[in-house]
Amino acid sequence: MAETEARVLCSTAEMDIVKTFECGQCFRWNADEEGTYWGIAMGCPAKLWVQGDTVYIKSPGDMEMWREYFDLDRDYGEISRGFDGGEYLSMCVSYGFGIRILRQDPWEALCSFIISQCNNITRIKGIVERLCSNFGQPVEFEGRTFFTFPSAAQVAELPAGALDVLRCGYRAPYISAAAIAVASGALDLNSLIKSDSSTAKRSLMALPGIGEKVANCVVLFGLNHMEAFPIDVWIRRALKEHFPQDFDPACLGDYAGLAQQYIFYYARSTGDGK
DNA sequence: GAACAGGCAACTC
DNA sequence: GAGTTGCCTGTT
Repeated sequence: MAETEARVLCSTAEMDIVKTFECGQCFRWNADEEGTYWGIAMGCPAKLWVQGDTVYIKSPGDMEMWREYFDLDRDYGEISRGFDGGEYLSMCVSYGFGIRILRQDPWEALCSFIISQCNNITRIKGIVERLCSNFGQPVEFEGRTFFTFPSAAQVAELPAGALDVLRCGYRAPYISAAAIAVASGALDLNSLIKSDSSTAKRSLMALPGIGEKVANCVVLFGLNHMEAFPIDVWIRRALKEHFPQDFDPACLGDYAGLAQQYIFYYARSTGDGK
C-alpha cells in the first residue's frame, strides 16, 4: 500500500477521540500506549492522534469518507444547546462534549449489537475481532495487519458451526439469520437509512434475537437516525433518578440519540446510580 | 461453584 | 401487560 501522509481531520473542540471511541458505540478502535487510536472502518484502516488542539488522521481512505464517518459536518454544539432536558442533561452534555456519533456501516452495526446483548465491551470486542480475523480480509497498514468486517454474504455462506470459533454462544444463530436476511435482500439496510426510524426499527425487530434495545442501537449507530433512543440499564436508571416520571425521550427531538449518548457516557464513566 | 451480565423470546398468569 | 426463565460464555 502506498505511503500516506498525516492529515488534519478536525479540531479537538469538534471531536474528543477518547470519548468518541470509548463511549460504547464502536468495538474496533483501540488505543496504543501513546494514546493513538488504531482501527478499521468501511474496509479502510486508519490511525488517529491528537497534537495540540488538532486531531490528525493517517489512512489510505479519503477525507470525505472519514468526515462522514465521524459526522463532522454537523454542529453538535448548536444541536446540544437545543436540548430541553433540564439541568441533569446539561451537565451530561458538558461532561461528554466532544463525543461524535459515528456513522458506522449498517451491517457491521447490526452484527455488533446482536453480539452486544447481555455482554461486556471487552468480550464484545473479542468476539468481533474473531469474526473479522476468521472471515474478513487482511489489510496491511503501518506494519500492522487489520481485518475487514466480513460482508453479510460472506457470513451467510458459512457452513453450519463455522461461527463456533467466535464463542458467542446463543447469539450465533442470530448472526446467521441476520446475514441471510441481508444477503438475500429480505432486509435492505440501505433502504432503511432513507426510511423513517420507526419503520427501520420494525424491520430490524422482525429478525430473531433483535429486540427494542438492539434495534435502536442499530438505527442510531448504523442507520444514522439521530432520534433513536436506546434504553439499556444505565439509561433506564438515569431516567428514573434524574428525569420526571412521565419524561418522554421523544421530546428531545430529532437528536434525542445524541442526548442519550451524553447521558450514557456520564452514567457509565462516573458510575452514577450504581 | 454460583451468581451475574449494556438482552431476547417464549411462556406464564 | 407485567413478571419469570433459559440461553452461551466469561468474570467475580
